Amino acid sequence: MRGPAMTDVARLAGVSHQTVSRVLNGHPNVREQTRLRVQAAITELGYRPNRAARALVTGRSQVIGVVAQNTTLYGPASLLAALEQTAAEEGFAVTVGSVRDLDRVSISAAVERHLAHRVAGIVVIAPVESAGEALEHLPKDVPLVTVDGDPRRPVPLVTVDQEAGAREATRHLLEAGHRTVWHVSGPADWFDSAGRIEGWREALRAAGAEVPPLVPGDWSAASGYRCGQMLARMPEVTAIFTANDHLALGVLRALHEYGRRVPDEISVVGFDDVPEAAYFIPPLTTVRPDFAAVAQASLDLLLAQIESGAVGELRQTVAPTLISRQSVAAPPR
Amino acid sequence: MRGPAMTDVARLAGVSHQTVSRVLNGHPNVREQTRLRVQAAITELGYRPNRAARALVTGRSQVIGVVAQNTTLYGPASLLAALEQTAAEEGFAVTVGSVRDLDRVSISAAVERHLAHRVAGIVVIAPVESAGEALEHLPKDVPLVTVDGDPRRPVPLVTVDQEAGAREATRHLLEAGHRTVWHVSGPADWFDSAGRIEGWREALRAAGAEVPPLVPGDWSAASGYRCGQMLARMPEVTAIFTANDHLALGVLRALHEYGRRVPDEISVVGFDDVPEAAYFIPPLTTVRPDFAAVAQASLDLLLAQIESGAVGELRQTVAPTLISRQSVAAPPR
DNA sequence: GCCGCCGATGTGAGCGCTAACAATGTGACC
DNA sequence: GGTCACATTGTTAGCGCTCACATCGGCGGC
Repeated sequence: MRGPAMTDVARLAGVSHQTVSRVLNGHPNVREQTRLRVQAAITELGYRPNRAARALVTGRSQVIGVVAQNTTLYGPASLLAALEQTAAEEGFAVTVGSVRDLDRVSISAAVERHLAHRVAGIVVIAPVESAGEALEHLPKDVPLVTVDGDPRRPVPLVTVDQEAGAREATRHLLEAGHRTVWHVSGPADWFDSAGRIEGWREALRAAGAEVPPLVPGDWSAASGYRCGQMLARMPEVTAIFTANDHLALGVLRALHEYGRRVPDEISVVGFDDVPEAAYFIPPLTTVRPDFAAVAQASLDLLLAQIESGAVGELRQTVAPTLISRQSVAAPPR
Repeated sequence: MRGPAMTDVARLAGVSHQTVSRVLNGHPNVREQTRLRVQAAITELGYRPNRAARALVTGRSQVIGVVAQNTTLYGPASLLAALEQTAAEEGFAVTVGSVRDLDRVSISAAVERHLAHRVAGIVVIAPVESAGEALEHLPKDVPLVTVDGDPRRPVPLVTVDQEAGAREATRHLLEAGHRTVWHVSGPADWFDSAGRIEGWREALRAAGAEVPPLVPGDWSAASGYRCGQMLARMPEVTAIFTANDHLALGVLRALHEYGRRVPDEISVVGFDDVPEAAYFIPPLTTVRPDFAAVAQASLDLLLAQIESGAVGELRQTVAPTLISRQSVAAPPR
């Protein structure tokens, strides 16, 4: 019924189970000949080590738990995929604990579930305000890394440099000749939003440009469309920076419906570089975050904690890149 | 260092560890008073059962392994999220084993990794030809469900009814008055593509319409754009059904660049109903698969196998829904 | 030639839990 | 009051592995 265990392999190879364990774990002091014999036995029996048993005795499984809210959005989905990829390369599996709301109770529950499985470490994708508090009330002894979390919390944090990206987007528009840049933002409680708003403001201020009122959206194309309908009717608007590409899509459609041509009359820049952004009408200039780099940095931080046992308190930011396409031009004169 | 174990709880509650186990597993024959005492002890110590130990003795962990290729695409990402959600409701965690290619070696390796963790069951999202073979060479004794897999393989399978969706899309265009419908397909080796092509052909044949040559794409907006450039120059083309929404986006952009107006001159229907499809120019009529239903059906099938121990051989299809928006109109006369 | 050392292997214990069975206690019933 | 059934609890073994330590040769040094 059950598959073969270590002792079965040992018996077949004519060694003790401990030697099998040594071979499996790459322990140095094993004679080459013995190693081969053991490996042959493993293959012959189709033996597969039982990770649960190992986790039981070592107290850690080779699994990393990820807590995330909405893994359908492009950003989180990409991040999760990158995380999984990177973890696999380091020999770790990933379990996802998605959560309906990012409040204290939900996050704690998700973390508890991971802890019950004795995960080696936890990555929390916690881009909203409400998550912050929860993170401070977590057990201190488990390796933890936050992604896109609250920069003010004393927790290891890896994040895309939202402000730099937003600054670059805004500056790009200013350099094209626009007097100022309007911003359609993400939801108010997301740190991503806050950082992008901040970067946008900074760039405007640094250029001595007027700071127009913020136009608040919620990441969705639907809200971008609504904001766009408003902006389309304002003749003074010549440049719009949206907090993500889907907002930009909605804005583009609204502008199109109002007959405002992009980029001739109005320039638009997005954020995320979703794969289809190059096929918007017109192709969207946008800011591309490096999810692979974020995943790598997160895992490095986590593995460092796992190995040292110490709880680090580092933060790393990953700079995004401006991808220039056809949705930006000089303002009409 | 290590957290409290069952014996610690038992000692504090003044019972044996076995009684604690009974309380934890909801065993009936425990006196109410004892149960309360145990629960109090659990809370006081912050005890958290060790799933690894349980998995060791029962031979199964309460974890479901998912094998998937590209969890960044909208479809797989949605499916994964739905699967995770549904599993959580049933008390299962989900670990992802993503895989670079869906060939036999990669799939076997991913399955092996899951098996090493003694997962209770495995869901393989295997929408391409190359995956099929691998699935037959898997260990027979592990509960397994395929999603979007090969309909001809003798493996439990849950899938979106691609043909029905494609038929409906095509019929919708024919009913709008078009003489025939062109199809921009997905990659040749995907079952999703094959099913949608088949449904499209069927609907045309059923209506006695001419079947135009297939225009092959690869899911991406980029390839949709290329196909669109071709179709835009063919005056006889008045209706296009694309195998997904991103292809449609590319097609729309190409048509736009060639000055072909949608839907006045050409109608377009997509597949997937990505959240932003309603904000394409014009809003896209498309076919919405019910990922939640697919996830639910997959899990039901899997849990049935887990509980019965028998390997079922069922298949279930989930019907998608046509979402009508503004990209379809009567052909020009 | 004896000692000590080191590389290679084996032995035993125990991680935290569940399953099977044993051992109580409790009440119903004759 | 004795017996039986049943509810409740305890005892023991062992899942498959790693860790700490014991053992056993062989080899160099004096």
